[in-house]
Amino acid sequence: MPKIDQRQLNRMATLFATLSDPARLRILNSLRGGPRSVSEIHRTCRLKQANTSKHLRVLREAGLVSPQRAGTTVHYTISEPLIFGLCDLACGGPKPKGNS
Amino acid sequence: MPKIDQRQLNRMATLFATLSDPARLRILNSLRGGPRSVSEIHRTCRLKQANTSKHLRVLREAGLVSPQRAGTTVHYTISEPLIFGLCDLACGGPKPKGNS
DNA sequence: TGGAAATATTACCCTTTGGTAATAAAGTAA
DNA sequence: TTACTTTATTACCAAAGGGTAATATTTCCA
Repeated sequence: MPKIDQRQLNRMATLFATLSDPARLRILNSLRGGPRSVSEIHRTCRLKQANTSKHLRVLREAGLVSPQRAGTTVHYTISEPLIFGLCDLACGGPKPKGNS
Repeated sequence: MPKIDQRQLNRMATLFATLSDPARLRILNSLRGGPRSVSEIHRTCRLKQANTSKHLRVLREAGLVSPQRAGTTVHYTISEPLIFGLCDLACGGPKPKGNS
């Protein structure tokens, strides 16, 4: 049982909070195939443009994705491969309550 | 890139949301050493009793811990070992934004 | 310049969530 | 039963978070 300080716990909680929204998970999943522009994301993920931008900001500030401008468009890339491991693990997670 | 349906995404988001609170992470960490009673948890984690009970309920309904009565006391155990992997992975995660 | 396209931000509403005190419920023993 | 201990629930408040429309910003090109 490793000893964990409060700051580390807060960082972990923030990371999990960033991943706790279905829309953001969809965005991350769509980035698995490589960089995507904001409008590509907003179309394929069926999110409003403003909403997409807000979620991308959350992901960016958490250090999970990074933007790259090309003219007026911005391409986002996953900058923290760790996420794949987390999501793959979580895929095998528990079903919430009262399973057969 | 595995195909993921919406229900799976929601389950993942719920799991991450359950792990997105520092108090709950502290509780889970305190359970790494084995089952603990509610009052043990509430003392070692420095949480109010009612608050402890509420967090334990969230963890329980997410399927991460399970209770076991022994008289008036209730011992909680981690029922989803997967969590250890998730937390250990998250420990190596990114620092939120603007690090040295 | 002006205008168009892509992205970001703001203001607003509404829902959810965490913390707390007070109270209830469950179990045990006298 | 009554008293006591442990845990769960409730009601309340304040803060945070997501969705949206409107607006601002950035960039490029005619």
